Amino acid sequence: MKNKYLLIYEELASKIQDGYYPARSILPSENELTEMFETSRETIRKALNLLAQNGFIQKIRGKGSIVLDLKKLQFPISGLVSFKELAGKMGQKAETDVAEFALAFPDDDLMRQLHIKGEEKIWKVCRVRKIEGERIILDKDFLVEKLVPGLTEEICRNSIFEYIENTLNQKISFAKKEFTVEEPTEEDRRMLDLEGYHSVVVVKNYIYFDDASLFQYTESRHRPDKFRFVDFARRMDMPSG
Amino acid sequence: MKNKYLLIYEELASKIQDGYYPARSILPSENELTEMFETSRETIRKALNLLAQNGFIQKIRGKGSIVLDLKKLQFPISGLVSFKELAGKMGQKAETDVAEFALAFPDDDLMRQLHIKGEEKIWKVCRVRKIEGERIILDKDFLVEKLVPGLTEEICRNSIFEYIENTLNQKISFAKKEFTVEEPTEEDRRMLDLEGYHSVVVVKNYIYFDDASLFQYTESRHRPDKFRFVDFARRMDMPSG
DNA sequence: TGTTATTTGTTCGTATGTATT
DNA sequence: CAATACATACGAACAAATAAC
Repeated sequence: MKNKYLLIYEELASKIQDGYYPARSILPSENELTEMFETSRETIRKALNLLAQNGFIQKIRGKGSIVLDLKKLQFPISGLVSFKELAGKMGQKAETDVAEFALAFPDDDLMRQLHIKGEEKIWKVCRVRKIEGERIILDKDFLVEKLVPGLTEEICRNSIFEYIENTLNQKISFAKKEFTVEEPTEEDRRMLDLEGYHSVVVVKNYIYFDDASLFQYTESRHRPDKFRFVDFARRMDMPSG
Repeated sequence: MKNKYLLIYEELASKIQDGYYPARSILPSENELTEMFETSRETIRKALNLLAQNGFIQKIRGKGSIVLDLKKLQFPISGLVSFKELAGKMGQKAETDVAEFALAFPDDDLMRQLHIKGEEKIWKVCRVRKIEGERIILDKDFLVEKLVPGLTEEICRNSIFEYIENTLNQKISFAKKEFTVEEPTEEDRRMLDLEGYHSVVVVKNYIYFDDASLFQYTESRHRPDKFRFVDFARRMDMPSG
């Protein structure tokens, strides 16, 4: 029994995705929803604002909440999603090979990236993501051992995120991502099926816990033809509560 | 006199950027801020949640709001920003050439992209963005004339966004962006200084007004070495007010 | 054109719960 | 245990935009 507004958000979101509330239609008013869910208007508004932030609806004052049409196509590398979560949504045929798994001291570059001292040991994980048999993505993860103890190769084959959230019971909170396009390195060429492509899309990911501690730096190197990123952006004002 | 929480957000945000509240320090408590700004706690919380959503702070229950360190580097192609706004922040040396400017009927593809009928006339604008003299970005804009009347070549040389927001007084609300990497077309090769690069980063942008009407479709084609995208993502739960 | 009802936006007050110090 | 600080929830009032008549 908690987070009533999140439950309402999820119910409305799934009703929108199921087409119960179709695109371009108008949701019941806040007062109607207040009665329907037997709660307060404030709680309904939190749920609606979440829907708006995530691109499900557009709220218009004096009019109502219009259901948007964006979520359909929008399959996400957007937001904070692990490869396993993604693979599930895309419909399988995805595999992961662990190419390297080691616990070591960081070099200078890594010390800068993770804001740590040289004594802190670091997990180095290198994984190759295969889609329909082709080696498409090279993931290089670096995790602070003190913050993520007990990692195993088996866990890496499955999902590091899942381990952190479910077993360590740590809350992953936010991430900064940076996208660039670079020349393939020798390692990229060796580890991926580049098929004549002469560039890779590099996603650098800095991942933080709930308490604002940086625990992971990931470099994800994608074959360019298989890379796609969808983003939903609102122009600074955000209905927020 | 309006939007008290936005004013507070802006004041706190600029104090964070100025270093008045340095990274890793803790903001005054919600109750303290309530007194400082002579307002209610709910209003302070809205401002703080905006700061959290935009990556300025991390709120930790029982502890306080920690100032984050992310905004420094994070110069934005992120969010909804026009080239002119960007160029200003990056420090000039940016120019725009208008290569094509026409009012015409849409072809089938465009009718699909903009969800319109064939009778609706469309502005077609093709612009080349130069940075330090090199032709780096090819912007192809398609705008619904009915929604954006009175466009001129001069406006395109300056900023279409500025015209829409300041002259037409329309509120641009949200956009869906899609990033891919493609082979350069013959047009890309002709219009840009590709310097031997064999790919372009394509950003497809669907831009909407406040009332959820789609008014613009933009395809922005970047030379890969000059492209960089920074994103700040929170993992689904969002303190939201 | 103008008035009224509806609907969302903002602010304030209060109360309870939970985690940290 | 107590004090502090954030999270959630409910209620109420008024403002502002829209729609309908």
